[in-house]
Amino acid sequence: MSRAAYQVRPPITRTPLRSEVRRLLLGEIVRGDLAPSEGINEAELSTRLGVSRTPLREAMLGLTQEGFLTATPGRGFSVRALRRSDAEEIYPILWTLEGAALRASWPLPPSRLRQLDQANRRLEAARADASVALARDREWHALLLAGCPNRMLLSMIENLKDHAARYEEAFMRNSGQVITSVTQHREIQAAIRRGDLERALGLLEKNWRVSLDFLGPWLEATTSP
Amino acid sequence: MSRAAYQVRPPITRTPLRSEVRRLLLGEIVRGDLAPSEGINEAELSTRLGVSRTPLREAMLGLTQEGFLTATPGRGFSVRALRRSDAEEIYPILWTLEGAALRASWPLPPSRLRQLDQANRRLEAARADASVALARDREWHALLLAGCPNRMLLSMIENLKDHAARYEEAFMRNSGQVITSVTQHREIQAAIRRGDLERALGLLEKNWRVSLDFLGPWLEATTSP
DNA sequence: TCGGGGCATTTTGTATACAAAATACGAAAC
DNA sequence: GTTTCGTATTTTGTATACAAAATGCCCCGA
Repeated sequence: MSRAAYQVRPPITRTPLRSEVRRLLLGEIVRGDLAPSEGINEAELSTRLGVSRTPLREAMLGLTQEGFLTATPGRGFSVRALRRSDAEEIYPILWTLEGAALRASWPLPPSRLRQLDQANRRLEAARADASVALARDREWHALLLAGCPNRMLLSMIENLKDHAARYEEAFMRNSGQVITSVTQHREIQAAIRRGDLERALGLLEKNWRVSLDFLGPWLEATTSP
Repeated sequence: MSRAAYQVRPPITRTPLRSEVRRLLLGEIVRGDLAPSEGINEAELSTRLGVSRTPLREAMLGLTQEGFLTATPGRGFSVRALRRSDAEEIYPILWTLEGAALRASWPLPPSRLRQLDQANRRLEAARADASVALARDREWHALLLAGCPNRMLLSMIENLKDHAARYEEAFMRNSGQVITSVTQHREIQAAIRRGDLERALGLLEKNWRVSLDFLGPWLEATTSP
């Protein structure tokens, strides 16, 4: 048989344990199930997850590199605390990169505008449940950048959005408030429809800045720096 | 003794093996000593480095996450090939983020301008040796962003510069050409001195774009996509 | 009552062990 | 001569073992 037929795609997907563990842990961190309280006990967590310490540590080292955990030599890992100073670093990077990605996606095809509008309606419908709303909001943003050819840029943005999601999830859970972006999304869509990239970029930045403006005072009040 | 006295700083720095291994490997990758040819043999490399496979794998997983290595499940690690398509993703992110960092450092203190000028003279003096020139160039850029308060942004930029350094190191070694930025740095300094941020940002982007314009055709000629 | 020092225990960081999958190799079939 | 199948070997992914460091605890002394 010709070699090319095999090169198409590895038929079965072998998923390393570390990836699964990573997914689980990141979910727990973002949802706040794994709190920044005390240090993580590796033996305990590994038995809870049903794996050995090796893939667990691999996953945690990865999450440390991405800033979700902190590692102190000799003292192990702990969930990174939510800090106003960190949020004030994350969000500007996020709007800068998302702006760059939108620029790289320009001009958006008309079909994309229809998809965005649909996604925004789904977001509007989900306003009641904060977690669902967050997921829908994220879908809208993903759609916005769907045409961006820069894969590395997109993956960096996804990572930053995981951070943002952690902050917003905690804020909504803790304060009961829901940050809603439906109107802002509409404005952004309108700017895109008019072909006004610069205006869309400004509104996009503003959209993130609103979230940060909610977070700042709340973080100031509840946590350390 | 009061607890506060200890909290100042852990007096001795405990460095995990994985960090040391990471440093060594990254150096070898950037300098091209570890080529993208074939897969990496863990047992072999671990004995060469004098550590066990555990910290070696930890280091390699980290470098994989950063994009310096690729990991294929069941088949281990290999140095990521130099690709034009990758360079065309990396550089735009780099100039976008460095621009954002410069904006966040604005306005630069007059002392910074003097330091930049000195650094640029050191770069000019080192034009002969490509590797030294690259290091000096990097020092100039680091100085440019020295006032940026966004630590996460700076660390992302450093990571991207490691990637850029790998590409430029390979280009210079392979083609014999040296990409020189002395004149462009002077122009950027002049714009800063005039207080013209937007002009400085444009020149900064152009500075990186020149490197990419050297790399593109060379990568097209020598490697795969 | 509070603080300090020494010992027991826990926990981490690294090394090693082991099973399963991937690769290499060779013989047999065509 | 080429290809295909089966087996031996290597290599990876994960589990476990072990040493050193960190933590907790208890007793003692002030």
